[in-house]
Order: sequence, then structure tokens, then C-alpha cells
Amino acid sequence: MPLSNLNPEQYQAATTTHPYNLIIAGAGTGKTSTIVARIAYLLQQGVDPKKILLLTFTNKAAQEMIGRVEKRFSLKAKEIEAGTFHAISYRWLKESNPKLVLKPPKDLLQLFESVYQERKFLGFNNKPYAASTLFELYSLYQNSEFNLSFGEWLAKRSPEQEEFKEIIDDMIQEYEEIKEEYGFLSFNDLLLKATQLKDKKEFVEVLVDEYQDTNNLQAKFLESLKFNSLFCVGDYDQSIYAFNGANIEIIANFKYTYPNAKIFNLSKNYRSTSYILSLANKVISNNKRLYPKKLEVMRKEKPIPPKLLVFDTLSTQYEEIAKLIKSSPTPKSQIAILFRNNSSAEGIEVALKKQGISCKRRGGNSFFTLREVKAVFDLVSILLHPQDVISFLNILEYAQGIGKNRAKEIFDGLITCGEGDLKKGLIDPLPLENPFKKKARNPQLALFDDLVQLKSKKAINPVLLHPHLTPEGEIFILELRRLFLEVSSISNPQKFLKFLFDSKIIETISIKLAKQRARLKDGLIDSIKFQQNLGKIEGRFRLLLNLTKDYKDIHRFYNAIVLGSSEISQGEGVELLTVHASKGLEFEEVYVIDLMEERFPNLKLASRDGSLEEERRLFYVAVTRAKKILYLSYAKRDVAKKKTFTPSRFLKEAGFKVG
DNA sequence: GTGTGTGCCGTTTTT
DNA sequence: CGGCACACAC
Repeated sequence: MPLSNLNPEQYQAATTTHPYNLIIAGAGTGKTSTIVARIAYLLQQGVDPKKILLLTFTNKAAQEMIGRVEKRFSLKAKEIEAGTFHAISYRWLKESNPKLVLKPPKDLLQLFESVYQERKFLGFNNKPYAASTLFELYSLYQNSEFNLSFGEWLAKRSPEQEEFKEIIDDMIQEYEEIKEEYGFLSFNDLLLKATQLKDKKEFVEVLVDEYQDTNNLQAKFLESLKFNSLFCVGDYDQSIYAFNGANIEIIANFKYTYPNAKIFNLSKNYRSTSYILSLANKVISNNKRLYPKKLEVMRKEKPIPPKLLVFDTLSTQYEEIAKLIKSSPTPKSQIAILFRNNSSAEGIEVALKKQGISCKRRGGNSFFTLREVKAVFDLVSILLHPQDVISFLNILEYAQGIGKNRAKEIFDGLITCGEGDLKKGLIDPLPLENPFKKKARNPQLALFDDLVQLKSKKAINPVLLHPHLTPEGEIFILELRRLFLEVSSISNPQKFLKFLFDSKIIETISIKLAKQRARLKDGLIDSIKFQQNLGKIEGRFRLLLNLTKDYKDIHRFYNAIVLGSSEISQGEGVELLTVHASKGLEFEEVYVIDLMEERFPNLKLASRDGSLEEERRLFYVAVTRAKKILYLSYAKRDVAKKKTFTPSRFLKEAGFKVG
């Protein structure tokens, strides 16, 4: 019974009848239980589950909560609309326009860069930002600003960029037009477009988890919803997404935004021991307080004091911690190693392996950004969305002798032959003599080109007449044609991928990558390494096949991966996480490593646009993941990089005598 | 103009 | 590992 296990504070919140509710839930105060109980309460009151919307920060959090509701209300739980802001938006948008293509940020950056490169930034006093910087800032802008143009917003933020205002706005306009033309959507577009949807469903209640990390765009999305009541849960001390536009004012101003808002406070901490909690509180009290908050420790057993570990070098830190973990009686799945920057992960992972300890790593960039894995998704995307130039170019560039420009020429040629449709261009092309736009300034040369092309008769596809097409490029195009013809009947993702893995394209790509990775200093290829690499690549393909198991439809699989690939974790055992990824989780035993000035707090960021307070909140989140045992550690030197470190200021704030 | 190979650089956090 | 600059080949 979800409701009967609650304490009075939680119960009050879970059974509220007010329209606007904010639940301030400090670390470990049973936030998830309260949300689950709230949903149970609504269902008990006879609310139609379809009219409950649960918005979370990760898909995993949504699944976990729904899973817990399921134990009590098995059928109804599945009907609740639950997911991240992005996943929900995508679901709604797809209903009205099935042709939309969700693209990963990296692909869109490629497009952004190509638009950027065509602009001439000449004759100015300052240097414009690099394309990648602008791309990131544009994302931040989309998440936080709705009145100014991007150029204006940028000029306000960085006055020296003022002179580029017009050129940047013009560039953005072109970038947006291209995205529109091809139907590409970014993560931000999901929310922007879903916010504008008319005739949205009406909800009885909307629940928002991790409310402190809401940004202006998400707030706007919430405003666009129709509902009877709102149930927001958060803790301002755990707001750690400022870089993504998270606006702490939103939670701070809740009572002004929503008249007659009711604020509940959950103050009983069930997670951590008194030592851990008081350490966390000591540090966070250095931040300006929005309003007083005191957590009451509910764990009664004799606590173990948090321990500071000091090491001479980075590598001894990793090695010694691995040894400590090896000898720890805590079950490995209840141990987590947390770090500020992903760059800490590799060292510790290697050290654990050396001790024979298996680990689980999240923030799956590692797997899904592998080139062979990316290639599979590019190929899937081409087949599912024939208008996807970006993926087409990515794939075609694997063919020997084809680079960016020729790939684009071929794509345009196929589009011309297909009267705007790539699939038609491949399968049933117009029999054009020269599908390629002639840049020729010399008409005679162009004529000559045509004559040469006419010599190769009986081409299946006019595009194969491209003057620079290599045999391998030809194979790619013919193979793609075959895939289009044969794959259309397959919707099962496992069959779909198996089919792709047998294709000539995937074979060529695998061989190319395996060779690249087996190349020795002298340029020769180590054949043993080559075979091993091929094996590794095939292993990754098998892993991908395994991932398809939970999905019935290839479209769904593709979308789920783009939306949630970073949540998929690999392996079993000790968890290796960034502090950001650890949000909402808890472990018996926690190691927070690499606690050095510059690294944690990350001073580069704190001085730029983040703040030291945000870094401090990150530290607070990190230590409050621990239930019973907490280790904090730092190293004095990095031997490889010849750097010396000073211990993190947070250690001093926590009461340790350091430096 | 276009593609390929080599050497050197740095590396924030997420949907 | 990926991005970038550079030299070299067609």
C-alpha cells in the first residue's frame, strides 16, 4: 500500500487537494515514494490514468516510478503518460507529423558547421566564436530566451560579439530553414514544437520530478499544458543543470507564479547517516540560502565517519581505491564511484579491471559514439527517413574516394533523379543523362563531360555516371538500393539489424575501421590486430542486436536510442558515474574522487558562466548519494601531465584539515 | 578542386 | 579518440 508507508509530511503532500503544489524534498527524504504514493492516491480517487502526466528528467526515473505503481495497479499504471519532457514531446509530435526525424546533436552540429563555414567573418575587430561554441550557446539560448533574437542575446551576454549580431541571426535562419526542409528535429525543437501544439490533451494532474532543474523552455512547456492540478517535486540544493539553462528562480518563485500555491516540506532523511548528512550540510551552508532547510536524520545505527583519502599521484589514487573496493564487504552493486568530469572514468576503470572487479558505466557516449555503432544508426536512419542527408553523407564517406563534396553531389543527383525523393532516386530514377548540376563555366567542357558519361551505357541508375565515382562508391549505391527494396517489409528491429549486418556496406565499413585501428606507426597493418578489431566490431553489433529485444518496431528502437542512449549502462558491479548522472540514485558506499581545485570545483566553468555555488551543489549531490560509507579522495600530482594539485576547497568546507 | 594520410592537440556536465 | 592543419596525389 503506497500510502500507508508514508510519514505525516509525505502523506499530507501525497493527498493534497490543492491545485498548485510544490514539494520541497531534500536529499533522501523519500521523494520517489511520495510521487508514487501521489499517483496511487489519484488512481484510488478514480482518476483516469490516461489523464495523469508524469514528467521526469530521465526515462529511467519514469520507468522506475511507473514500475512501482504497477505493483499495486498493474493495468492502470501502463496507461499513465510518463517520460522525460523530450520523450513526451516527441510522442505527441509524431502523432501529428510522422515524417519528423530526430537527430542527435552531433549530426546537427555538422549541419551547423557547414552553414557557418559559408559565412565570411571578415573585417571585424574581434574574433567570432567557433562554430561548436556558437552551437552550444544556441542550445542554451533556445532553452532560456524567447524574446531576444539569438544574435541580440549573444551580444548582451558577450558584448565583443555584438558586431556579429546580424550575420549570426542570418546564419541561424538558414540553419533553421535547412532543418525544416529535411524535417530534422533537435532535442530543443521537440520542446519548442510541442509547446506550440494546439488542442493538447487535458490532464487531471501533471507531476514534475526534479523541478529544480527545470529551465525556461520546460517551464513554458508546462504553461502550455491544460490541467486541473500540478504537483512539482524538487530541491534547490540539487539544482545542477545551469549549463542547460536550468533556472533556480523557477522553483524559488513557484508561490508567485501560481497564486494560492501550497508548499510542502519533506524534512526527514531516511538515506544517510548523521555524519554524512552533517558533512553535506556544512558544505552547502556556504551557499546563499533561499530559505532555511533542516534535514532530520532518521537512521539510528552507529554511523561511520566519512574518510578523506590523500594520494601522491593520480594513478596511485585509482589503484588504491580499487584495492579498497576489492576488500570491502559491501556488495559491489551497492558501491559507486563518482567524479565531476568524465575524464576521471578511464583511469579508475582500468584500475578496477586490474583488480578483477567488474564495473558498470553509464553516460553511454562511449558505446553509441563508436564509429561502427554510429554507422549502423546512420544506415537505419537513411532507410527509415530517406530525406536524411546527414546520415547519407556520413555513410557514403566510408567509400574509398568519396569525401564530403562528392557525397553531396551524389545525394543531390539521386534527389534530382527521384524528383525530390531519395528512395525513388535509387529504385526508380528518371533516366536523366546528367543528373548532376553543372557548375561548368565552360559549356564545351560540360558537353564533353556528357559525352564521356554517355559511353557507359545501360546504367541501372544515372547517378552511377558520376565522373569520379569509385567502384566502391558504386557498390555502396547499389547496395543501398537493394536495402531499400528489401527492408521495407521488415519492422522487427532485430531482423532489421541482422539484415543490415549482412550487407556489403556494413562489411566494408567494418573492414575499414578495423584496418584503421590496426595501423602501426610505419603505416603497415598488423594482421592479428586487424582480426581482433573485426571481432570487437562484430561483438558490438551483437550487443546492438541484444538491445533491440525490448522493442517491437524499428522506428521505436531508433527513437529510443536517440532519446535515451546515455541512460543505457553496460556491465554489472561497481557503478562509475558522473555526479550529474548520479542524480536520484543512492548507494551504501560512495567514493567521490579527484577532489582537486580546478577539477572539482571545475573552476574553468565556475569563472565562465556556471558558478561556484553550482559546483557546491554538485558536491552536495555527490555526497548525499551515500547511505552509510563515504570516502572523499584527491591526488597531489599528475605524473604524466607534470601537474601538481591543491585539494578542493570543498574538503576544507567539509571540515577536513587539508593543504 | 578534391581526397587521403600524418602528426599534434585537448577533453564539462545531459535530454 | 576526434578535430584540425598540413603536405601530397589525382
